[in-house]
Amino acid sequence: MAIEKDPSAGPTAERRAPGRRAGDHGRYGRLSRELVLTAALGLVDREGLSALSMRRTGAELGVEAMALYRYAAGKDALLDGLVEALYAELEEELAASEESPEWRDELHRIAAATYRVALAHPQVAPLLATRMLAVPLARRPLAVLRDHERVLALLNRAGLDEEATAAAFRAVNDWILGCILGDLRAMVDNPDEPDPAFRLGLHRMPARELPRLRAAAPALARRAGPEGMAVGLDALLDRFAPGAGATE
Amino acid sequence: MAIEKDPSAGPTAERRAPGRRAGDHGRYGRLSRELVLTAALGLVDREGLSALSMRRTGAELGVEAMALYRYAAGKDALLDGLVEALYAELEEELAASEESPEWRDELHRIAAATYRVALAHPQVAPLLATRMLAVPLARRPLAVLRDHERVLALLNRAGLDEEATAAAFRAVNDWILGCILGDLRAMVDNPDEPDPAFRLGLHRMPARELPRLRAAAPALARRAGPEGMAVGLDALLDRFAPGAGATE
DNA sequence: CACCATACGTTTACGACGTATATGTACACT
DNA sequence: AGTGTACATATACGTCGTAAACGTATGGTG
Repeated sequence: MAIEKDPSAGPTAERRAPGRRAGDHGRYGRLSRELVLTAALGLVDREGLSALSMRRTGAELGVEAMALYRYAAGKDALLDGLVEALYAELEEELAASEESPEWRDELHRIAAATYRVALAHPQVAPLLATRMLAVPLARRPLAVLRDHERVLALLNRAGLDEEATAAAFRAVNDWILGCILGDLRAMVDNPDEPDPAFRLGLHRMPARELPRLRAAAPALARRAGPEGMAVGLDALLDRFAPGAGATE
Repeated sequence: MAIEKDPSAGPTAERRAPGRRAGDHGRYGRLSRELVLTAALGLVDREGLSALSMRRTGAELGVEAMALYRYAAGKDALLDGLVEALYAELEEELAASEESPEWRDELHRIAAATYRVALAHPQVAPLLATRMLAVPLARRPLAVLRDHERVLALLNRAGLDEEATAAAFRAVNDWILGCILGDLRAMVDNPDEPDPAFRLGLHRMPARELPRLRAAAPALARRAGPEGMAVGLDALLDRFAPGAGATE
């Protein structure tokens, strides 16, 4: 998972080899930040964000709640850890496919990978919106900052000046996040219900006062998908990074 | 018992105004859904989402926590109520400025108003992302559905077919939400700090491994603002609602 | 070997939380 | 005057985050 070390986790002595010994608690062996985050991520994936508590995460690892505080300064830090885990997964995802020499294609590749990772963890994805608001830029996990760095480098390669780079960066990030949240919205209610219209609880919509919405609802239940995101991304890039290999 | 409460109780001691009936609770008079939501909104605006609890909201109204359950089925419903309150404010905002006959201008007007309302309640705005994921379309507050209906009607007026309408609708919504969250992000840390770069905790950013980010950070601290949102909105509309009064 | 500092997990405790349930209380009717 | 109903309170339970104090195993040092 490639989790960074928690800087708040005291003076880190060299970690022991992964051998088991007496006093080990739980089937996972000795704790580590990565184990804690993995357990938390699994718990949230399975039971949702509201099921995440220090005690339950500890139980997941066969350990008391307080044991986790060595690896995450508190519950908020644990949530931030989930974001970190997602970005770690993004880096794996990016490493798995081939890098493109074209900055625009590369942006598309990053956007698509981000989208995939986020939708693979629908319960965690909302944290991408909320935790980012609670943590200032420079305190965000390194994986997040590296992602930002990557995107900035690409825009820079496109020949944008500082101001235009910032504007394009914002546009790209905002669009990706918006698309992710929007498509998650289309999955709410019962994800197992095959009929998308029913998934949205479409019955009981007052057709009289909301005719267009009633009519459009089945179409709205469809997700934009990576394709929709890509189309919009191109549209935004054409506007915010003009003259630099625009589509059409 | 309502009549003989402890008369020395702080905020409730002087709360009975002349002309009120005995049995009134709190300086706001009898409870109502609107009062509850207003109190909750005020509390969150002042102290943040984490300060919102049934007990504290009740205290705000001079009432026990359980009294709120008549007006909001539980804490989640209270959060949904905050979203509802925001959309109610949006409707006021829209009523305050003049409607445009041009569908595209009208979309801009709606987007700008949404942006204003959201940024006016930075602590509440994240709920626009999170609660929408917890509530299926048809169960969302009426004010939300009316907003959707308005936007759909405008796109319909632009002559889009059903599929294109849905795609454009998603794009518009996703973009607005993304812009709102992105600009809120630029306000985190210390909102009173006049220097935007410092607001982001820019000190302590490892300049070695993140050169572009370090250089771009001051620019990133600036918000896109309604202008940035408007530019992107036009770009998206040009792509998703082609041939219908495109800019340039 | 003996000794100890340190890293790591547990125990205990406290106050706040959401909310189910049962219990008043005041008002609108007859 | 009596009664049903709408409304708020009182009480209680289980869970939460986490501060503080406490063991205990480990690996480095004499």
